[in-house]
Amino acid sequence: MSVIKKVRTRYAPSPTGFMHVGNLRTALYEYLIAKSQGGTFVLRIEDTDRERYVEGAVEVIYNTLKLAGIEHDEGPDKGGDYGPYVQSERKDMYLPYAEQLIKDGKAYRCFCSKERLEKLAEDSEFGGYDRHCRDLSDEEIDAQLKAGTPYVIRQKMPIDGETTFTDAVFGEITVDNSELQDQILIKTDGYPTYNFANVIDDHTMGITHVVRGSEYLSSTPKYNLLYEAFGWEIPTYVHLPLIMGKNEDGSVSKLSKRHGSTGFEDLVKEGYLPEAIINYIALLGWCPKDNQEIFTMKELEENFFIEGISKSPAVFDYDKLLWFNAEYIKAMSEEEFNARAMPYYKEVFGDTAMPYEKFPAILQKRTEKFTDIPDKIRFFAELPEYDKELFINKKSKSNLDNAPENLKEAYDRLKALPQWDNESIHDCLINMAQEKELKNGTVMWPVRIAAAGQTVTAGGAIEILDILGREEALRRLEIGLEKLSI
RNA sequence: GGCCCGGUGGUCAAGCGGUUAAGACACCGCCCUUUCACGGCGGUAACACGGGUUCGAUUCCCGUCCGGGUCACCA
Repeated sequence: MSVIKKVRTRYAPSPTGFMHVGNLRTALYEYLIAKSQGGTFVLRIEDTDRERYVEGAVEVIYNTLKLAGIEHDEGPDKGGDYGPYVQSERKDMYLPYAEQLIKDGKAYRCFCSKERLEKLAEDSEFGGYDRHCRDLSDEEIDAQLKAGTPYVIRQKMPIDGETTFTDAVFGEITVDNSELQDQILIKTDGYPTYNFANVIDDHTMGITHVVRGSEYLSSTPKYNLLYEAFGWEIPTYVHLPLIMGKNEDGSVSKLSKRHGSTGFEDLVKEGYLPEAIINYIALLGWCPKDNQEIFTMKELEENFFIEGISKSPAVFDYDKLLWFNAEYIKAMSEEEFNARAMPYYKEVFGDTAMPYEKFPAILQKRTEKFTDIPDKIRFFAELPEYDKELFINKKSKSNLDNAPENLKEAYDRLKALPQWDNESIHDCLINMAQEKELKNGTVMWPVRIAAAGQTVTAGGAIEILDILGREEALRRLEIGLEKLSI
């Protein structure tokens, strides 16, 4: 009986200080592949590029994963049996592997200067390394070493033949070895290149599924050749379709900053909920068996399967994200809604006391993003300037002839109300309409216009009067009457 | 340009040789209604093209076209 290896996936971001949704989606799928099979999800920080290092960038990664609900089992902050989990701390591990390859005749030192390589690139159309140092004699190598010439270590690629590998989503892919360059394994500064460190780390960390964007598809044969050179078992490759962004000219390309808010933090700042973002990107490139749309993280963990991953690139659609966002907002309890909306309430009202408990009823179903709340409630804080033409509405049968008397009567009735609450106001106005044999709208329209000063409002006349409170409500109706009497 | 991958409505997408080619978003219309929204109902809209294979191709093969990715001492 064969032992089934426990699935281990890893998310290996480089700390750039910016968490792109494309990367986040990769992290999500890696997490889900592991969790859907009872596996382990590892976080590894790839910081081999000293020049690109950004202060505090690692914190961004932690925060994003936490906010997104993607929890790693092993990582720099959590420890684990395969540490260290930061590449710069693993620096000394890589060179011995590269030297082993030199000993085995599968890699070599290259002393070519940057100048020579640049010239090479200019001169030849072939553009690539000419393998100048591949067959240096021992004497030449010793001489260079003695002279202290800086060098890189390059892998010897096969000159001919082809390399085939299998990807879990794209199937079998074959590439001519002549396409492959003698890639650099160790840089002049002694640090490994991304490709090399990746292979060493993935293997030494026992990663079973290498999950990454499909932009790595064409370099995968290089990885494979490395695994083979070491005699290591090749992991399962899972390449993900790219997420694309629409360009101004209508074309599409790999989603990037120029497509607008493509960073997780940007989106959150703009009012998108982490859960909604996760839900949306989970479905960008993956489809569940039953076409379910709304998923909790737990449901994703239970339902995710590799075969459901699509091959074709997907365009990031803010409209659909917005829909998810609205769905999540509608599903909240009123308490949660208010808690999250409070900063936006305060933006308009400051410290002024408001009956916030009445807000979810009028706002929750109209809110797609919390950031659009201020504009919806501003009229409560201050009556906008408005024109009396607003009292005209055909469908409600309200016009400049009947609005004055209807508003006046409503005003008188409301003023006489012993109680000022939703129910009293409702009964008062509805009764008036019935008694006078008017459409409800004919009474409600002018009242709401006077109360709000605008035609489109969150909430109807009754709710608005209630929230405004007796004094302010009546004051506004008086202003309306004045406008109509002129 | 070489190589690799992809191509079902505007977008995300089911489909896996025989279907009236699902569903969701967006859009349009109607209903509900105290404006808008929510909700309900309905509608417009797709298999890139050309050859094969087959009794039969959206599904399989080839070519064309289109789109994307990749060709660093960046990750």
